[in-house]
Formats: sequence, structure tokens, C-alpha cells
Amino acid sequence: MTTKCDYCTLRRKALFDPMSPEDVAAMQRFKVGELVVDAGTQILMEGSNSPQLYTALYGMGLRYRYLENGERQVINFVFPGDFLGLQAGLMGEMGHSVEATTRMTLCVFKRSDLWSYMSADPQRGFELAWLAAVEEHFLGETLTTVGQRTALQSVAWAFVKLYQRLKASGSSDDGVFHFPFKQRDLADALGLSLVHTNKTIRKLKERQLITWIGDRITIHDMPALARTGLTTLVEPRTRPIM
Amino acid sequence: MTTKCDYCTLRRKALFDPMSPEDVAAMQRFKVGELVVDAGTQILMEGSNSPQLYTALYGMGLRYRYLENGERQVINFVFPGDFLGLQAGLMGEMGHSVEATTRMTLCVFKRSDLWSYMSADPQRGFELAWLAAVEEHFLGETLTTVGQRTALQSVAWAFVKLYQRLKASGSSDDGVFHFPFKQRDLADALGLSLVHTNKTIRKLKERQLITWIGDRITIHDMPALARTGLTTLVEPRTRPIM
DNA sequence: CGAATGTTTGACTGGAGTCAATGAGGGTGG
DNA sequence: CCACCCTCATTGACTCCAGTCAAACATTCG
Repeated sequence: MTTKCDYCTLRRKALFDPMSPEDVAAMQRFKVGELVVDAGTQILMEGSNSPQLYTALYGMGLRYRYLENGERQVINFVFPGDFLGLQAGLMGEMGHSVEATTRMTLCVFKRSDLWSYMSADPQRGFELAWLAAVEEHFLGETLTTVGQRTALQSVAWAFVKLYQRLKASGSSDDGVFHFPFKQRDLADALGLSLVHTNKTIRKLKERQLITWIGDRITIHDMPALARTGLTTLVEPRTRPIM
Repeated sequence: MTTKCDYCTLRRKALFDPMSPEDVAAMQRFKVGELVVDAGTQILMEGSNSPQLYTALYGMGLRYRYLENGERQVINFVFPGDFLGLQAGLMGEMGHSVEATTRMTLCVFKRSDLWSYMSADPQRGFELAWLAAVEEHFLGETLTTVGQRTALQSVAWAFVKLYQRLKASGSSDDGVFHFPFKQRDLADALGLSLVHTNKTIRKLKERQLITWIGDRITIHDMPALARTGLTTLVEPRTRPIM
């Protein structure tokens, strides 16, 4: 049995804009089903034009690109509430691939329904553009990190951001969060080598700022970690969810 | 006298989607005027919520962010046809600043009119989201460059991309293009130091791949440059223009 | 128990950063 | 007209952060 948008608890999290019953009903009509994929499954492929669009409901994944020489850049981590396939839906071609890191459940939408969905209410287009703008905003931050922060600053910044995103979407609190990714993934997200990432994490552990055991990360001193990462603690703005 | 959208030659360039007379008329109504700014003028500021939105008509500029320690990351170069202020218009807050590098002429729109403009035709929201998606797409590429390419690959990649963008918007051909930016700007865009950027450019010159004299860049061997930059030559897709 | 995957370390290397000085033009005020 | 200044490009010398290589550990799993 698939989740009814009406009862969906995800969209009620603090990170997301509240929705009117009409909006929920419209979204429900747009939703064609749910997809459950195992860890490791590729969901969208760079350069492709997927006939389906998704919203992550449960589980986590990665957006990434490969360079011709085999180097991988992780563009972003995928968390519940993230919309997948926007570029394909709009431009007709994905700029990156998406794969599931854990088992994931995804709401499925038909790309061909997108037009009628958006035509029904101008608010829809606004929200879709908003989602794209949020992603653009975040990529600008990430680019600044990879381009200008040192390894220590980058890793500290990443932990702060990850915690804030997960906290806002209700998947975490108390400075503890579930992180099913490998050091390799974090390294590829920050443009660092695996070895150097490992040693940098160790430094943060030695300074008693964080603990990372298994898939559980704990932040012990948030202000100090934020300072190390050259960032400030701000509550993320709410955004639409599709 | 301001340019009438009807006679605007910019939107007829190959890079942009053709527009119906009705669309042009709607855009004309949305446009409240033109703004001419001198080189060096700040147009939008990070964190602010500008009451105005712009489309670059003539001239070039930069999108950038500063880190607390004074490091600057150039997010992207601004060329004619680029829409400025999308994040402010949608999310209410810019994620980066924008400044004019040359004297620039900008079409001016009122943020408060955006809603009615988008309500008139669902196509509008689609286009706005499309623009955001294009930017997101490009930022993903840039992130991959900064994160994974070597300095030589990065600089080569940048020249190829710059040429392709300018060619598609009709500002260039024959591998020659106008580039009013400094080496400092390119360095900050690629996350490299000024000195190392300079030495890397020299390498490309020594290999007879490019020439950079004053504000004029010439690419002598496009295929070789693209190979050096680990990229392939593809015609950019057309996109909407506002 | 071996095989596979991921983490951790140490030793060494090298690409890119930093520092500093010199050039090369372009304005400008005397 | 020219000396002075300012900005930007260029170069050399040196440093160091981060990458590479390689091996040891730790866990999980069939």
C-alpha cells in the first residue's frame, strides 16, 4: 500500500512549507505510485531523459558525475523530501546521475503529467522553480567550499550542513544523525582524496568535535565545529515539497 | 530610449528559444525599464532580497560569494541573456552577489510583478524553473571541475565553456571571444591561486592552444583544448530568456 | 576461513600555494 | 612631456597541503 499524500508525515516536517488540502489533493493526483529500490540502485542517469520524476520518501542517496578519467564528483547527498529529475523534466537531460545508497522509497510522477500539473495553478510553477533555486543556492555554497576552504574547513562545514539539513527534515536531533555513506563519498563530495579525508576526520575527532562510528555521526561541539568550518549556524528556510 | 522587446536582437540568438508575439508582448509589459551601470557596480548582494530582477542585455559581470576569511569564489560569469535575481525572486534571498565587470545594460523587472507575470500563463513558471535548472546544471559541471580536474584541465575546460557560451549567444565566433575579466577572476572561479593560474595559462600558450592578449582570447586548436580539459564539444541546448 | 569492502597509518611525492620582485601599460598632475 | 602611481601580468624561489602508494587492520559475509 502506498502512502497517501494526505497522511504523509514527511511534508509536515519543519523544513517544508505547509500545504492546503487542495494542494495535497493535486499532488496526490499527480503521484502515480511508489518505487522501492535496493541500496546501490541507479535511479537516474546523467545525460538521460527519464520519463519519471521522483521525490525521496525514505532512505538516502547520492547525486554524482563522472569525469572521463574516472574521477567522481558527488554533487549532493539525497535526503527525504528531495526532488529527483528536475533537470530531465525541464531541460530534457540530467546533468548528473542519482543512485540509492540505502534502500529507498520514492514517490513516482510521470514526466508527461508535469505540464498539466503545472497548468492547474501558477503556484505550481513557482514551487518547481523554487526547488531548482534551492538546489542552485546549495551548489553555490558547495562550490565555495570546494574552491576556497581547506580540507579541515571543508569537512567541518560538511558535517554542519549535513546535520542542519537532516535536523530540519526531522531525521535528527541533539547533534546526532544517521549517515549511511562512506568516507569515499564524503571525499568525492569535497574534492579531496580518500586518505586525506580520513586524516582530516581524525583531526576533528582528536579535537573532540565529532564522533563517527558506523553510520552514526555525533557532533559534540556545534559552535566550535561551525567556527572550524568558517560557517555560521542558521535555521534553513522552509521550501516547497513535491 | 529603452529597447523594445519586440526589436530586441538578443532573444533571437541561437541560444534562446524562439518566442511568440504574445510572449514578447507579455514580457514587454513585465519590463519596467532599463538600468545602465558602470564597471565595478554591485548589482545584487548576497543575503539581500532585491525588489528588482534583471536580465543582462549588454556587458559582462560576475556572480560571487565571499568566505569569512576573505577568500572569494566566483560562482559564474554573467553574459547577455542571463537572468539575475532568481533566488531573491523565489526564495527571498540571494545566495551570491552580482557585480558588473564592464559597463552593463540590464532589463529591469519588479519582483512584485513576478507573481502576476507567472499567473498569466503556466508556460512562464515552466520557463523560470527552466532557467534555474540550467544554472543548477552548470554549477554541477563547475563543481566537478573545481573538485576533480587538475589546474591545467580546469583552465582548458573554462576556455572551452566560455567560448561555447559566448558563441551560442552570438557574441563570438572563429574561436575568438571578448573576455574583459582578469586572471584573478578566472583564478577565483576555478579555486586556484592567481600565480598558479598565470603559470597554467602560460602552459596553454606554450602548447599553442590559446592566445590571451588584453581582453581578447583566441582558441587555436579547439579539439586539443577540449581534450586537455577532459571535455567534449557539444552545442548547448537552447533555453528560455526573460 | 578466505574474500571483499572499508578504515586507518606511515612514508614519500608533487601539484598548487605563498612570498616577493620585476615588468608592462595606462592614467594623471605638475 | 615626463615622473609617479596604480593595476595587472609575469617569474623565480621556496614551502606545504594534499595526493599517491602501500601495507596493516577491522568487519562482514558466503
